[in-house]
Amino acid sequence: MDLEAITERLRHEGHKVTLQRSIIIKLIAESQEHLTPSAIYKKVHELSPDIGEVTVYRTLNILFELGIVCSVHTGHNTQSYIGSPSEHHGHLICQRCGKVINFTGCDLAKLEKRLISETGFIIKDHHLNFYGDCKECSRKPKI
Amino acid sequence: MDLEAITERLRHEGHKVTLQRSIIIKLIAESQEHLTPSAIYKKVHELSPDIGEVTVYRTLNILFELGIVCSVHTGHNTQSYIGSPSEHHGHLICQRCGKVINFTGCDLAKLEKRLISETGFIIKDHHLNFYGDCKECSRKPKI
DNA sequence: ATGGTTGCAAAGACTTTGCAGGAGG
DNA sequence: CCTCCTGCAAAGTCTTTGCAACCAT
Repeated sequence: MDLEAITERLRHEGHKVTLQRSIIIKLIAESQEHLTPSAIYKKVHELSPDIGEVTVYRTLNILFELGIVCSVHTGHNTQSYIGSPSEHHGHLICQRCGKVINFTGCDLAKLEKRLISETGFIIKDHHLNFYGDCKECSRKPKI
Repeated sequence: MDLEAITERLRHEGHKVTLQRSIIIKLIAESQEHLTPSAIYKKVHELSPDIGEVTVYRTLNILFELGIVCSVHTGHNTQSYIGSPSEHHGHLICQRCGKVINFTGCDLAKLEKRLISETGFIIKDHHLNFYGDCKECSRKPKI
């Protein structure tokens, strides 16, 4: 989703498109990795020192509710956000350093079919997260 | 892993097996669901009011480092813990009424194998949620 | 105009740390 | 006995909320 579409979406849902929101959205849209709220704040604050951290949180909550960003809990008591990519993806999360790797191509069609016939659910979406130790962390000795 | 093995493991790693730890470990081992630290504290506190919440956190950190429990972020801003080698299960979550149905038998072995070879991750756990409308809700008219 | 937004400060929620007394091996 | 453990209180993070001024529409 490009910037135009996102801002249009915001307006359509009754939210105002402020300068602060534009800056935050641009940053997320142009970034390929998961960012924590405080990481977003730091970058945004460099570009425009008047933006407060509270505004970052509030903007992220709105974007999340609209499905414009997706959130992932990484194991360090914080969430990370990334712009929702067109292709559906899952996450590989390192429980030791909090790094998140995206992957695509999780073929759940068979399982989905089984669950639909067993439960009568209409399945619209799924979240698949794997947890473990990343390559680098698994080399380090356990604390 | 049974209680005996866990306490033996603790001792072997240089940790002491205190009454408090035994109670916490027993609770987790006997529970099939993911529990938040505060949920564990509440239950443990009923059994033995002298145990403090701090001890729950400290015990969970030790158990996690030893791989005796897995941590997963389920809810909002909190971790949940569950005994490690439990059967993996996923959730079917109705976005309209909030009902949750558990399921087992998500065969992700192939995908897991692919991810391990591609990323070098040591995968310890996964969390799979499907979102949609349950049978009952899908019959009702949309709001 | 007017109703959502912003930044600040403060509160709230969750988790960790410092310390003195206490229990396990 | 020595060391690690506990509970309390306090501090540390991360996130949300109340409020008066502000700005997009």
